Amino acid sequence: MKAEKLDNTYIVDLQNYNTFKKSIRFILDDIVSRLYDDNRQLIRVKKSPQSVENLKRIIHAAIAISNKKGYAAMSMRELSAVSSLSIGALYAYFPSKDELLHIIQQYGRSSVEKVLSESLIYSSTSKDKLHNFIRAHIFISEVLKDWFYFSYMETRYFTGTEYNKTIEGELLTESLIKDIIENGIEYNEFRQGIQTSLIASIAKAMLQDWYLKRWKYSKRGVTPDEYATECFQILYNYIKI
Amino acid sequence: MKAEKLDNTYIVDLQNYNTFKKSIRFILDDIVSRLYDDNRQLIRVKKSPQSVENLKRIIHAAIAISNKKGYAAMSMRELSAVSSLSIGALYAYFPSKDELLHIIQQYGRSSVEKVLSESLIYSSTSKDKLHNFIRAHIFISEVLKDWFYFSYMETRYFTGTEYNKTIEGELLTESLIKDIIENGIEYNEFRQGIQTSLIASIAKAMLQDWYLKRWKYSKRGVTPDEYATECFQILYNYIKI
DNA sequence: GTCTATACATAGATAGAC
DNA sequence: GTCTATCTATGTATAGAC
Repeated sequence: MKAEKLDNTYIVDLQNYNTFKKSIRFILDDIVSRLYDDNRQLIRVKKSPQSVENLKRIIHAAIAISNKKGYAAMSMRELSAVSSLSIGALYAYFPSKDELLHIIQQYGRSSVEKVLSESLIYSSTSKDKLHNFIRAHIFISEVLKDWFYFSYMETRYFTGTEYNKTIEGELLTESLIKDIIENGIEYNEFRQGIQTSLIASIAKAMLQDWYLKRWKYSKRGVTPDEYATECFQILYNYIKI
Repeated sequence: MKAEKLDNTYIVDLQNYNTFKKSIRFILDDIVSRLYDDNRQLIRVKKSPQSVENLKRIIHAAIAISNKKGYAAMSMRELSAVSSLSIGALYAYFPSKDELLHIIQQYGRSSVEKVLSESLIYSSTSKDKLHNFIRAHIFISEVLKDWFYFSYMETRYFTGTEYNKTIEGELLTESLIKDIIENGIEYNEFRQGIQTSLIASIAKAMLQDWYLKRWKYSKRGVTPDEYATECFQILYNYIKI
């Protein structure tokens, strides 16, 4: 199954990581373009292929620098150097460093929402649903590993709405896993007596370790497909009848 | 078993979290005192009950502030206010902000080493060893939750030796778990065909979630004993014969 | 041993030339 | 639309009084 346009929206392919990676590229470009539209009242430069490209470069440069030294410690001088735009030009794409953060978070959140919600649609059994959801999470966090790491590490500095939205996202992922397991119990696919909250929480910890310790898994040559399967097996082994 | 003095060194009690908490208090005081001695060439104030107490207050204040806004963003003015010592006085306890970081890391590392190494001594079977190790880790990370969180979140900003030591500590914990499992396989206590590296890695992710998501488990009323048992059960269920 | 006042560097953001 | 030069605030660290 290749990425195909359906009802004016792309669908993601979860067969294996390579097919996923191909199917997601168009979706991500689409998301940056929409990001530009959603923030047109903040961006002084008018939309063009060039300026959308610039915004993308700014976002990725900001994430890369922040992952080394933290967002607070990233100076505009450095962002200017890495993104190849002057400080003055940068401020034409966002009004303040705080607003740039919002744009970065919107970019990641939209992408993740899209993939995770689609992962739940096409499975029939709870076993499949769980496996697909785990795969979807590992795969999108592999493609967007820099953003996932960024968001995880910077959340504690966020304030107000931005903080709440990130925590909401965290808890949503967890409750989606919990729902899959509770549905499975209800339909006699999984055993009784499971502490569903705790298992969902631990499942999420496994998913997060993938992008938090990227260097480790990369060094050991573990593939996204292997890691997803192993996580699924450990969990399934514990909850199966 | 209460904390008792043996060969001039305390031993830790892993029966349950409450007994552990009592047995660890003296050990931690001991460690701060030794920390003072080990850094006497950096500390201009001469050792006294008062100055050791001040050092302890500085360390805990620095960790508390950093956990809210990050170590880099913590100003000396703020550390001065929270620790109730003037900026000038602070610099009598450490020569620079960088050196203070080393002192904080030494404090945590010594404590963790002490507890984890002792946890391995008094068990006979691999099953017990695994359960004891998990308990030890959850218990010490509960007592020192602020330091664990601090160390985890700040590691990426560390440089040189400090960075290497922290990563070494990470990998040591993981390889201790791996060793326990591999020993269990060798003595036919656990089944064949386990990917020991991956399981050890996932086990560690579970242990870390306890202090990384402290607010969540606290809000849900999960006790350290419960969490330790659940982690052990999930793992044991997967590796048992 | 601890204090206050200050030196010096670097941050985010803006003004005005082109 | 993008540049360079500069304003103002805040950071770490130190000097010298007590």
